[in-house]
Amino acid sequence: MDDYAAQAEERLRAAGYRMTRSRQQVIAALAATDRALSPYALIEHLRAGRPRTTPDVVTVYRVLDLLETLGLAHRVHTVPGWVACTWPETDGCHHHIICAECGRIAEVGGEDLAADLHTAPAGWTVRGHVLEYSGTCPECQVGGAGG
Amino acid sequence: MDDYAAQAEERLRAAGYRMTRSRQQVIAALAATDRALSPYALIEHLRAGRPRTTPDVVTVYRVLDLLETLGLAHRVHTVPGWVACTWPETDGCHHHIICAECGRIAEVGGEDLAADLHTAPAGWTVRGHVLEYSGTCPECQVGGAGG
DNA sequence: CTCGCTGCAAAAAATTTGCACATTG
DNA sequence: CAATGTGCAAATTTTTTGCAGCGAG
Repeated sequence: MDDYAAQAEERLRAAGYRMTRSRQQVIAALAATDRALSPYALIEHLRAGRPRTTPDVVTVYRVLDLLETLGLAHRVHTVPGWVACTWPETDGCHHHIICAECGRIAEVGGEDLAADLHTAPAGWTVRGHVLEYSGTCPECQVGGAGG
Repeated sequence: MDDYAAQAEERLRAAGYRMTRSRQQVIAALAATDRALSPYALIEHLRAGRPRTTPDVVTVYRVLDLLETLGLAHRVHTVPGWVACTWPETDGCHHHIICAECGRIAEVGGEDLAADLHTAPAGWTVRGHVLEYSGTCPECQVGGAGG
């Protein structure tokens, strides 16, 4: 997944952001795991590699925020944390399947699984899911106020 | 939605729990709104009714936890908070659609919407969604350890 | 009357904000 | 050099825990 780091850097620069040590580290950490990482967990993960320095939690929050905005990372809720986006180039839907045992996460692309919420990717077993739509309610369709 | 309160009480008792003032209040608050309520927001909501007393936040957390366990409430993530479960009797899937403008939430039952993630309930417009599956990964299928 | 439930105090965890200083391009 | 980005301090918010006393059944 060195691919990811390269693509992330490209996107970052394309959007006018600078490539800094902190950002590289966060990107590297996300690329190196298939579990959800909280900011603290991410730093812990980085420390294992004994780098000269590790970014501050605040910075990690800010970088994750940026990566999310750029479509390079997703926040997951079933298990709290962030994961690298496997298909940043895809603007469409990104679904995740999270192992209840070990926390491993796989990204399920596009409309896959949409047709049958109980069909899992090869090798996985689906037990349940969380599905939340965001949209506009009838009330807010018209005026826009919404009370 | 007095229906909800009645059903909630029944379920609570059936499961061997006591019906207390705090629980009644939390249930009433959930029944009275179609937005996600955080524990603090829920108490705020209750205060508007000028009751003699309002439950402590800790208690609200505990009650929400219990209601979730009993299938009487759902936690939502797109907007942080809890909502009453519209169909407690349904053991199956519960999906939510949340208005990005006003926060209004509607529950979408069963497998509805599953076939086409872009089809909305009457009057609603869908913009995006969060879909997370929980399950078991290939690694954890066998041994069960999962590393 | 008994055990479950609640409130209070307090700690722990998660997230946000402001500002002076360091760094990238 | 001029933004842009970072660290540090600190405040805020959210969630969890322990325990003594209250109240539902």
